[in-house]
Amino acid sequence: MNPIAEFVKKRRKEAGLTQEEFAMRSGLGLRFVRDLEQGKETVRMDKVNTALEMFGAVAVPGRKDGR
Amino acid sequence: MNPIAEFVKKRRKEAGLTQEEFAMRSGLGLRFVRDLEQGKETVRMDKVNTALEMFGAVAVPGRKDGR
DNA sequence: ATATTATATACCATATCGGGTATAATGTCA
DNA sequence: TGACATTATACCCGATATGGTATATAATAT
Repeated sequence: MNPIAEFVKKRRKEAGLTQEEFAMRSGLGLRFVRDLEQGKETVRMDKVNTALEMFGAVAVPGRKDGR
Repeated sequence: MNPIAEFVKKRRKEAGLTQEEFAMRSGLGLRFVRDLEQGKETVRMDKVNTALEMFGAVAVPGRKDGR
């Protein structure tokens, strides 16, 4: 699983939201939220950032191992 | 400019590569490389990661301010 | 200023993402 | 076990990103 997918899934659950609720609140489509959390590689960056911004984050370059 | 665009541009120049050379080596299209470095938001994450991986990086969730 | 190289912008074609919906699979709890 | 909620997978279709190419602009050097 990629770091962004894990991050979103983890944070969403911590917030006590279902994928559907999260999709609603973020303005993203449910299908996209599912794809994202599933680790789909070909998602669009702007949508990814919309999701991340729900938790005050954005996509940045980082080391593969996350260190 | 977004952090990923800046990162790629900076690293590419440090490596002494033109956009064209970088596109060749990474297998990405020249047009994509240009769009990415220009900060286009709607690029695809898989391509973004292909570019980042040229420098041993991947997209990860990070704070907006980069701290 | 001119020549050369690098980067930016525009157009067209094809591939594919995203939304919506339906269905299947998985998880959770009494 | 069954009932319910949540998540995963599949389909269609409209919108758009990507690649290729050509052209314009910018930067660099002589």
